[in-house]
Amino acid sequence: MDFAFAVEKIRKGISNNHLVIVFGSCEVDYQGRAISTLSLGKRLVLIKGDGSISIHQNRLVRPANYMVGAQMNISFGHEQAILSAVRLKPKESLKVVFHSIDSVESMEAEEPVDLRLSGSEKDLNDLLMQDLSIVEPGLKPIDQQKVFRTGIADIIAEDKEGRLVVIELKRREADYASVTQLHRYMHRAEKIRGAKARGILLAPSIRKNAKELLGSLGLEYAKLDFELLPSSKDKARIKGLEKSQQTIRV
Amino acid sequence: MDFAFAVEKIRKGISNNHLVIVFGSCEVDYQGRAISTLSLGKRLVLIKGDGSISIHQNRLVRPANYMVGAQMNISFGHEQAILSAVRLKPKESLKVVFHSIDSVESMEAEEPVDLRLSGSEKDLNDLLMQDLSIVEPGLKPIDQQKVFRTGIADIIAEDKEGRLVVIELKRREADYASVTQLHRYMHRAEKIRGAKARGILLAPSIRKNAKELLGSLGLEYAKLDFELLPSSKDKARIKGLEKSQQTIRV
DNA sequence: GCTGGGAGAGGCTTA
DNA sequence: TAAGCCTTTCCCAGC
Repeated sequence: MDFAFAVEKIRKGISNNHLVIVFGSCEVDYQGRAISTLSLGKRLVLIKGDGSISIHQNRLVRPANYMVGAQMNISFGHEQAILSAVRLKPKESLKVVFHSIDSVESMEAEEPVDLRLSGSEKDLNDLLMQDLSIVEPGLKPIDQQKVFRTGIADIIAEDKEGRLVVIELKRREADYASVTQLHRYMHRAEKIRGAKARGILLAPSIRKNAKELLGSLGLEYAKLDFELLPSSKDKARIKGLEKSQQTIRV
Repeated sequence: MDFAFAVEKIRKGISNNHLVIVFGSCEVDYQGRAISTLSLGKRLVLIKGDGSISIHQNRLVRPANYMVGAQMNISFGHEQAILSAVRLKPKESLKVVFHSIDSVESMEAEEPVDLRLSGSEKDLNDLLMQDLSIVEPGLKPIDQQKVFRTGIADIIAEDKEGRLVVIELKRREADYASVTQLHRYMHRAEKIRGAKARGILLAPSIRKNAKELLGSLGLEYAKLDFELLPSSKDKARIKGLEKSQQTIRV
């Protein structure tokens, strides 16, 4: 494909905020948060209307190189065409040197952003807030996404003995980070209230080591069994909750 | 574009492990780790030779929908063509219903995987292991990527007083997780050695709250100043290291 | 296969 | 803008 023609098409596509797809032989250099080079090879370059660019190889979902919020520019000579993308904050630059361009497609692809998703943590959170007795009889909701100085607790509640309960919710297996998160919030809640609080981690499963840590910190874990529902009023359903034996806080 | 022709081209591309690019009007349904639906709109579908598929809109680097390691299948009728991708573990399925197909490109894009990257955490780790005196005079390397029961410590060293030093290295701003990681390893090292150990967090910067936590856990922080070098023998250079005042462990 | 953790993480939400 | 954190995180290396 002729560089002059290809470059003109790409340039027009970019200025119209089109979705521009370029397939060709290129080298790629990136400098910014790291430095990387990709030697000559056939690749797909995707330029989007919001200033994001990604270079894809024929493997993996993630691009080999990419950039968001970039200012794009393309020029060419006899031997090559150069697409450069720059960004100021953080300072980054991406240079795609095309040795040949096989095809260019530029298309208008405006559309409403309307991915409907069920099964996010937020969905589960909303469900639980409707009825916390699933977690424990007599548990009353006080707050959700409660902002502490040390982070944001998913759910704050009060148990039937009047103790403050901090709940951390995970839609997938809980790990070390989940446990330390919860611990931070519980610690903070105790400091504010000036009284012992409880911390409960709710997740479909938890890693063995993380559970050990959780126990040693005096936190509780309950297995959360849920199913996803196709986008309707309720996006998920909590099927049940199985508490592991009470851990005693030391 | 005629469905029969388009579908045949896609089918052939998939079976040849080509990089297949389809642009068209489609709806997308995903069921697996979540459930999502994307209503009718113009999108780009990328099918790769390793069984990954992604559906891109004209914004963001990340795809609206995607799947890796999928088995792909495509069929068509009068009104629509359906591309379905399935995966067994975890059980996932992705269905792309095309109402129209504007273009299909299928290209061979085999190439060596050769992204050369400078400035990864590993690069910095290697550099530090060459000369730990940058961190502190008399500091001697003992091990790197040391596997503990509770995780993997970046660097283990011994200071001039013979105390064990656990070092956690971050290539970017350190946060809560960085601190708790280091704390876990230090705690573990002490348990194994039966003696007090030190923990040093090395990072270009650290969040205010994370630094507070670090201090309260008796850990140390040192600001790591480094620059990236274009792929050469050395991939980075450590320009300096600035220790914050010693924190006293309580 | 599971586990731990890095990533140029991206991207969203709230303060 | 910064901080915090969720993500269908993806992806890789070790065991």
